[in-house]
Amino acid sequence: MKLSTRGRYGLKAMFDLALYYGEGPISLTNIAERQAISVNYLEQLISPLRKAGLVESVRGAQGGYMLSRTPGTITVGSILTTLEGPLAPTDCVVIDSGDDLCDQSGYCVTKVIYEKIYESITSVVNSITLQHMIDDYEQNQGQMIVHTICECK
Amino acid sequence: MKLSTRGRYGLKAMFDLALYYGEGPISLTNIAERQAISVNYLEQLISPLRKAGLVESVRGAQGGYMLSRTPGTITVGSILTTLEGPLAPTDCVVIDSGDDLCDQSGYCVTKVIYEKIYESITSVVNSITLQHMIDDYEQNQGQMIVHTICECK
DNA sequence: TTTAATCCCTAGTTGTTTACTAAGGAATCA
DNA sequence: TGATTCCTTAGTAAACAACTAGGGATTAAA
Repeated sequence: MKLSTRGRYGLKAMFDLALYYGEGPISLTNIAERQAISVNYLEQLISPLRKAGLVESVRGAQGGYMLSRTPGTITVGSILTTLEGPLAPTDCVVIDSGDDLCDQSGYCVTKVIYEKIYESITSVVNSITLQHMIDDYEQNQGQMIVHTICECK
Repeated sequence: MKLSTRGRYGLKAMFDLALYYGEGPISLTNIAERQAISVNYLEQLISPLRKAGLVESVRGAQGGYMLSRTPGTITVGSILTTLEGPLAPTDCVVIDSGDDLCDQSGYCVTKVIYEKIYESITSVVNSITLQHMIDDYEQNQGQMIVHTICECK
Protein backbone atom coordinates (compact mmCIF):
# COMPACT_ATOMS: atom_id res chain seq x y z
CA MET A 1 0.00 0.00 0.00
CA LYS A 2 2.95 2.32 -0.56
CA LEU A 3 3.30 5.10 -3.05
CA SER A 4 6.24 4.64 -5.38
CA THR A 5 8.91 7.20 -6.10
CA ARG A 6 6.93 8.16 -9.20
CA GLY A 7 4.14 9.68 -7.15
CA ARG A 8 6.37 11.10 -4.44
CA TYR A 9 8.92 12.67 -6.78
CA GLY A 10 6.19 13.87 -9.10
CA LEU A 11 4.40 15.62 -6.26
CA LYS A 12 7.64 17.25 -5.14
CA ALA A 13 8.31 18.45 -8.68
CA MET A 14 4.81 19.83 -9.09
CA PHE A 15 5.04 21.64 -5.78
CA ASP A 16 8.34 23.11 -6.93
CA LEU A 17 6.70 24.34 -10.11
CA ALA A 18 3.86 25.79 -8.06
CA LEU A 19 6.33 27.85 -6.03
CA TYR A 20 7.54 29.43 -9.28
CA TYR A 21 4.12 29.76 -10.87
CA GLY A 22 3.88 32.83 -13.10
CA GLU A 23 7.65 33.20 -13.48
CA GLY A 24 8.00 31.56 -16.86
CA PRO A 25 9.38 28.13 -17.69
CA ILE A 26 11.50 26.31 -15.09
CA SER A 27 14.03 23.78 -16.37
CA LEU A 28 14.08 20.22 -15.15
CA THR A 29 17.72 20.71 -14.18
CA ASN A 30 16.63 23.33 -11.68
CA ILE A 31 13.87 21.23 -10.21
CA ALA A 32 16.04 18.15 -10.11
CA GLU A 33 18.77 19.97 -8.19
CA ARG A 34 16.42 21.52 -5.66
CA GLN A 35 14.49 18.31 -5.07
CA ALA A 36 17.46 15.96 -5.32
CA ILE A 37 16.07 13.85 -8.14
CA SER A 38 17.91 12.54 -11.20
CA VAL A 39 17.12 14.63 -14.28
CA ASN A 40 16.72 11.59 -16.49
CA TYR A 41 14.25 10.03 -14.11
CA LEU A 42 12.36 13.28 -13.65
CA GLU A 43 11.92 13.50 -17.41
CA GLN A 44 10.05 10.22 -17.30
CA LEU A 45 7.71 11.57 -14.64
CA ILE A 46 7.02 14.96 -16.18
CA SER A 47 6.08 13.38 -19.49
CA PRO A 48 2.76 11.86 -18.29
CA LEU A 49 2.03 15.05 -16.33
CA ARG A 50 2.34 17.01 -19.56
CA LYS A 51 0.18 14.54 -21.45
CA ALA A 52 -2.41 14.83 -18.69
CA GLY A 53 -2.44 18.58 -19.24
CA LEU A 54 -1.15 19.50 -15.80
CA VAL A 55 2.03 21.16 -17.05
CA GLU A 56 3.08 22.88 -20.25
CA SER A 57 6.52 22.75 -21.77
CA VAL A 58 8.69 25.22 -23.64
CA ARG A 59 11.38 23.59 -25.73
CA GLY A 60 14.85 24.82 -26.51
CA ALA A 61 17.33 26.85 -24.52
CA GLN A 62 15.78 28.83 -21.64
CA GLY A 63 12.87 26.47 -21.95
CA GLY A 64 11.34 24.40 -19.23
CA TYR A 65 8.03 23.55 -17.64
CA MET A 66 5.27 25.47 -15.95
CA LEU A 67 1.90 24.64 -14.47
CA SER A 68 -0.83 24.86 -17.09
CA ARG A 69 -3.30 26.26 -14.54
CA THR A 70 -3.24 28.10 -11.23
CA PRO A 71 -2.00 26.06 -8.24
CA GLY A 72 -5.45 26.33 -6.73
CA THR A 73 -6.97 24.30 -9.55
CA ILE A 74 -4.50 21.42 -9.52
CA THR A 75 -5.22 18.73 -6.95
CA VAL A 76 -2.79 16.34 -5.36
CA GLY A 77 -5.13 13.61 -6.50
CA SER A 78 -4.76 14.49 -10.17
CA ILE A 79 -0.96 14.42 -9.83
CA LEU A 80 -0.79 11.14 -7.94
CA THR A 81 -3.28 9.29 -10.12
CA THR A 82 -1.53 10.47 -13.27
CA LEU A 83 1.72 8.93 -12.04
CA GLU A 84 0.53 5.99 -9.99
CA GLY A 85 -2.74 5.05 -11.61
CA PRO A 86 -5.92 4.92 -9.51
CA LEU A 87 -5.21 5.13 -5.78
CA ALA A 88 -7.21 1.97 -5.19
CA PRO A 89 -6.35 -0.93 -2.86
CA THR A 90 -7.53 -3.40 -5.51
CA ASP A 91 -8.12 -3.37 -9.25
CA CYS A 92 -11.68 -4.60 -8.88
CA VAL A 93 -12.93 -1.29 -7.48
CA VAL A 94 -11.71 0.67 -10.47
CA ILE A 95 -14.61 1.18 -12.83
CA ASP A 96 -12.87 1.31 -16.19
CA SER A 97 -10.67 -1.70 -15.62
CA GLY A 98 -11.12 -4.81 -17.74
CA ASP A 99 -13.92 -7.24 -16.98
CA ASP A 100 -11.63 -10.18 -16.34
CA LEU A 101 -10.86 -9.16 -12.75
CA CYS A 102 -13.65 -10.91 -10.93
CA ASP A 103 -17.31 -11.56 -11.41
CA GLN A 104 -18.57 -8.01 -11.11
CA SER A 105 -22.21 -9.02 -11.35
CA GLY A 106 -22.56 -10.28 -7.80
CA TYR A 107 -22.19 -8.81 -4.36
CA CYS A 108 -18.83 -9.18 -2.65
CA VAL A 109 -18.19 -8.62 1.06
CA THR A 110 -14.57 -7.66 0.57
CA LYS A 111 -15.16 -5.44 -2.40
CA VAL A 112 -17.36 -3.07 -0.41
CA ILE A 113 -14.51 -2.64 2.03
CA TYR A 114 -12.02 -1.89 -0.74
CA GLU A 115 -14.46 0.59 -2.18
CA LYS A 116 -14.67 2.43 1.11
CA ILE A 117 -10.88 2.61 1.34
CA TYR A 118 -10.70 3.84 -2.23
CA GLU A 119 -13.30 6.52 -1.60
CA SER A 120 -11.61 7.78 1.52
CA ILE A 121 -8.22 8.09 -0.18
CA THR A 122 -9.72 9.78 -3.22
CA SER A 123 -11.65 12.17 -1.03
CA VAL A 124 -8.48 13.27 0.80
CA VAL A 125 -6.22 13.76 -2.22
CA ASN A 126 -8.88 15.46 -4.31
CA SER A 127 -9.51 18.00 -1.58
CA ILE A 128 -5.90 19.19 -1.44
CA THR A 129 -4.53 21.53 -4.13
CA LEU A 130 -1.03 22.81 -4.80
CA GLN A 131 -2.22 26.16 -3.43
CA HIS A 132 -2.97 24.49 -0.10
CA MET A 133 0.56 23.18 -0.07
CA ILE A 134 1.99 26.62 -0.80
CA ASP A 135 -0.08 28.20 1.97
CA ASP A 136 1.05 25.47 4.31
CA TYR A 137 4.64 25.98 3.24
CA GLU A 138 4.58 29.73 3.78
CA GLN A 139 2.95 29.42 7.17
CA ASN A 140 5.56 26.99 8.40
CA GLN A 141 8.67 28.26 6.68
CA GLY A 142 10.32 28.91 10.04
CA GLN A 143 10.40 25.26 11.00
CA MET A 144 11.07 24.06 7.46
CA ILE A 145 13.78 21.56 6.98
CA VAL A 146 16.73 22.15 4.71
CA HIS A 147 15.43 21.17 1.29
CA THR A 148 12.19 22.43 -0.17
CA ILE A 149 10.71 19.10 0.80
CA CYS A 150 12.35 16.28 2.69
CA GLU A 151 13.16 13.01 1.03
CA CYS A 152 9.92 11.43 2.23
CA LYS A 153 9.96 7.66 1.76
CA MET B 1 -0.97 1.69 -3.68
CA LYS B 2 -2.34 -1.81 -4.07
CA LEU B 3 -2.93 -4.43 -1.43
CA SER B 4 -1.01 -7.63 -2.07
CA THR B 5 -2.48 -11.12 -2.07
CA ARG B 6 -1.32 -11.45 1.52
CA GLY B 7 -3.86 -8.95 2.75
CA ARG B 8 -6.61 -9.97 0.36
CA TYR B 9 -6.29 -13.71 0.93
CA GLY B 10 -5.82 -13.19 4.64
CA LEU B 11 -9.03 -11.18 4.87
CA LYS B 12 -10.91 -13.84 2.91
CA ALA B 13 -9.60 -16.53 5.22
CA MET B 14 -10.49 -14.58 8.34
CA PHE B 15 -13.98 -13.93 7.03
CA ASP B 16 -14.32 -17.63 6.34
CA LEU B 17 -13.30 -18.39 9.92
CA ALA B 18 -15.79 -15.81 11.15
CA LEU B 19 -18.60 -17.61 9.33
CA TYR B 20 -17.74 -20.76 11.31
CA TYR B 21 -17.09 -19.01 14.60
CA GLY B 22 -18.07 -21.17 17.56
CA GLU B 23 -18.04 -24.41 15.60
CA GLY B 24 -14.61 -25.64 16.65
CA PRO B 25 -11.40 -25.69 14.64
CA ILE B 26 -11.59 -25.35 10.85
CA SER B 27 -8.76 -26.88 8.84
CA LEU B 28 -6.76 -24.86 6.36
CA THR B 29 -7.64 -27.41 3.70
CA ASN B 30 -11.29 -26.45 4.12
CA ILE B 31 -10.65 -22.74 3.96
CA ALA B 32 -8.27 -23.09 1.05
CA GLU B 33 -10.82 -25.03 -0.98
CA ARG B 34 -13.66 -22.63 -0.29
CA GLN B 35 -11.61 -19.54 -0.96
CA ALA B 36 -9.54 -20.97 -3.81
CA ILE B 37 -6.16 -20.39 -2.22
CA SER B 38 -3.19 -22.74 -2.13
CA VAL B 39 -2.89 -24.46 1.25
CA ASN B 40 0.85 -23.95 1.40
CA TYR B 41 0.50 -20.25 0.78
CA LEU B 42 -2.36 -19.93 3.23
CA GLU B 43 -0.19 -21.49 5.90
CA GLN B 44 2.25 -18.64 5.47
CA LEU B 45 -0.51 -16.11 5.96
CA ILE B 46 -2.20 -17.70 8.94
CA SER B 47 1.09 -17.89 10.82
CA PRO B 48 1.43 -14.13 11.47
CA LEU B 49 -2.29 -13.94 12.24
CA ARG B 50 -1.78 -16.53 14.95
CA LYS B 51 1.28 -14.73 16.30
CA ALA B 52 -0.75 -11.53 16.39
CA GLY B 53 -3.31 -13.33 18.53
CA LEU B 54 -6.15 -13.06 16.05
CA VAL B 55 -6.58 -16.81 15.60
CA GLU B 56 -5.88 -19.87 17.70
CA SER B 57 -4.73 -23.21 16.40
CA VAL B 58 -5.42 -26.82 17.35
CA ARG B 59 -2.78 -29.23 16.14
CA GLY B 60 -3.17 -32.80 15.01
CA ALA B 61 -5.94 -34.62 13.21
CA GLN B 62 -9.30 -32.85 13.34
CA GLY B 63 -7.35 -29.76 14.25
CA GLY B 64 -7.50 -26.40 12.58
CA TYR B 65 -7.92 -22.74 13.29
CA MET B 66 -10.52 -20.56 14.92
CA LEU B 67 -10.90 -16.90 15.75
CA SER B 68 -9.51 -16.14 19.18
CA ARG B 69 -12.24 -13.58 19.86
CA THR B 70 -15.75 -12.81 18.67
CA PRO B 71 -16.02 -11.47 15.10
CA GLY B 72 -17.28 -8.19 16.50
CA THR B 73 -13.95 -7.53 18.21
CA ILE B 74 -11.68 -8.24 15.24
CA THR B 75 -11.23 -5.34 12.86
CA VAL B 76 -10.32 -5.48 9.19
CA GLY B 77 -7.54 -3.08 10.10
CA SER B 78 -5.91 -5.49 12.52
CA ILE B 79 -5.96 -8.24 9.88
CA LEU B 80 -4.61 -6.11 7.04
CA THR B 81 -1.86 -4.46 9.07
CA THR B 82 -0.76 -7.81 10.44
CA LEU B 83 -0.27 -9.12 6.92
CA GLU B 84 0.72 -5.98 5.01
CA GLY B 85 2.37 -3.82 7.62
CA PRO B 86 1.07 -0.32 8.28
CA LEU B 87 -1.44 0.83 5.64
CA ALA B 88 0.60 3.97 5.03
CA PRO B 89 1.40 5.62 1.68
CA THR B 90 4.96 6.30 2.86
CA ASP B 91 7.28 4.96 5.55
CA CYS B 92 7.90 8.41 6.97
CA VAL B 93 4.43 8.67 8.48
CA VAL B 94 4.83 5.48 10.49
CA ILE B 95 5.86 6.41 14.00
CA ASP B 96 7.89 3.38 15.01
CA SER B 97 9.94 3.21 11.83
CA GLY B 98 13.67 3.83 11.89
CA ASP B 99 15.01 7.38 12.07
CA ASP B 100 16.91 7.11 8.81
CA LEU B 101 13.88 7.78 6.64
CA CYS B 102 14.01 11.54 6.45
CA ASP B 103 14.73 14.44 8.72
CA GLN B 104 11.77 14.09 11.02
CA SER B 105 12.62 17.21 12.99
CA GLY B 106 11.35 19.72 10.43
CA TYR B 107 8.06 20.45 8.82
CA CYS B 108 7.33 18.80 5.47
CA VAL B 109 4.58 19.86 3.07
CA THR B 110 4.24 16.42 1.54
CA LYS B 111 4.38 14.53 4.82
CA VAL B 112 1.24 16.21 6.12
CA ILE B 113 -0.57 14.98 3.02
CA TYR B 114 0.66 11.44 3.49
CA GLU B 115 -0.41 11.60 7.12
CA LYS B 116 -3.93 12.57 6.11
CA ILE B 117 -4.11 9.67 3.66
CA TYR B 118 -2.80 7.31 6.33
CA GLU B 119 -5.35 8.52 8.87
CA SER B 120 -8.25 8.17 6.48
CA ILE B 121 -7.32 4.62 5.53
CA THR B 122 -6.77 3.63 9.15
CA SER B 123 -10.04 5.17 10.15
CA VAL B 124 -11.96 3.14 7.57
CA VAL B 125 -10.38 -0.24 8.22
CA ASN B 126 -10.46 0.12 11.99
CA SER B 127 -14.16 0.86 11.94
CA ILE B 128 -15.08 -2.37 10.14
CA THR B 129 -15.17 -5.69 12.02
CA LEU B 130 -15.65 -9.23 10.83
CA GLN B 131 -19.12 -9.05 12.34
CA HIS B 132 -19.95 -6.18 10.00
CA MET B 133 -18.87 -8.36 7.10
CA ILE B 134 -21.05 -11.24 8.30
CA ASP B 135 -24.08 -8.97 8.66
CA ASP B 136 -23.40 -7.59 5.20
CA TYR B 137 -23.05 -11.10 3.84
CA GLU B 138 -26.30 -12.35 5.34
CA GLN B 139 -28.23 -9.33 4.13
CA ASN B 140 -27.06 -9.76 0.57
CA GLN B 141 -26.90 -13.53 0.27
CA GLY B 142 -29.44 -13.45 -2.54
CA GLN B 143 -27.23 -11.56 -4.91
CA MET B 144 -24.07 -13.27 -3.71
CA ILE B 145 -21.74 -14.55 -6.33
CA VAL B 146 -20.70 -18.17 -6.51
CA HIS B 147 -17.82 -18.37 -4.07
CA THR B 148 -17.95 -17.10 -0.53
CA ILE B 149 -15.99 -14.11 -1.80
CA CYS B 150 -15.00 -13.31 -5.32
CA GLU B 151 -11.39 -13.38 -6.40
CA CYS B 152 -10.97 -9.67 -5.84
CA LYS B 153 -7.78 -8.41 -7.38
C1' DT C 1 25.07 30.03 -38.33
C1' DT C 2 26.83 27.56 -34.90
C1' DT C 3 26.56 26.19 -30.13
C1' DA C 4 24.55 25.20 -25.98
C1' DA C 5 20.58 24.33 -23.55
C1' DT C 6 16.62 22.15 -23.13
C1' DC C 7 12.71 19.07 -24.08
C1' DC C 8 11.46 14.39 -25.61
C1' DC C 9 11.57 9.36 -26.31
C1' DT C 10 13.00 4.58 -25.96
C1' DA C 11 15.76 0.85 -24.49
C1' DG C 12 18.37 -1.42 -21.20
C1' DT C 13 19.82 -2.73 -16.36
C1' DT C 14 19.90 -3.86 -11.60
C1' DG C 15 17.91 -5.02 -7.45
C1' DT C 16 13.76 -5.97 -4.86
C1' DT C 17 9.43 -7.82 -4.11
C1' DT C 18 5.63 -10.87 -4.89
C1' DA C 19 3.50 -15.02 -5.04
C1' DC C 20 4.01 -18.80 -4.80
C1' DT C 21 5.95 -24.24 -4.65
C1' DA C 22 8.24 -27.74 -2.12
C1' DA C 23 9.54 -30.38 1.58
C1' DG C 24 9.93 -32.00 5.91
C1' DG C 25 9.25 -31.92 11.05
C1' DA C 26 5.95 -31.90 15.20
C1' DA C 27 1.59 -32.86 17.40
C1' DT C 28 -2.60 -35.35 17.99
C1' DC C 29 -6.73 -38.15 17.07
C1' DA C 30 -8.64 -42.63 15.60
C1' DT D 1 0.65 -47.01 14.17
C1' DG D 2 -0.94 -44.15 10.65
C1' DA D 3 -3.49 -40.42 8.91
C1' DT D 4 -4.30 -35.78 9.58
C1' DT D 5 -3.23 -31.50 10.61
C1' DC D 6 -0.32 -27.60 12.13
C1' DC D 7 4.24 -25.32 11.63
C1' DT D 8 8.60 -23.71 9.55
C1' DT D 9 12.08 -22.79 6.25
C1' DA D 10 14.14 -22.69 1.77
C1' DG D 11 13.94 -21.99 -2.91
C1' DT D 12 12.26 -19.90 -7.36
C1' DA D 13 10.15 -17.65 -11.37
C1' DA D 14 8.06 -13.62 -12.80
C1' DA D 15 6.93 -9.05 -12.29
C1' DC D 16 7.96 -4.53 -10.80
C1' DA D 17 10.63 -0.44 -9.24
C1' DA D 18 13.97 2.72 -9.84
C1' DC D 19 16.68 4.10 -12.13
C1' DT D 20 20.85 4.86 -16.14
C1' DA D 21 22.08 5.73 -20.81
C1' DG D 22 21.89 7.60 -25.12
C1' DG D 23 20.33 9.97 -28.88
C1' DG D 24 17.07 12.93 -31.54
C1' DA D 25 14.31 17.47 -31.96
C1' DT D 26 13.80 22.29 -30.94
C1' DT D 27 15.08 26.89 -29.91
C1' DA D 28 17.51 31.02 -27.73
C1' DA D 29 21.68 33.25 -27.67
C1' DA D 30 26.45 34.10 -29.13
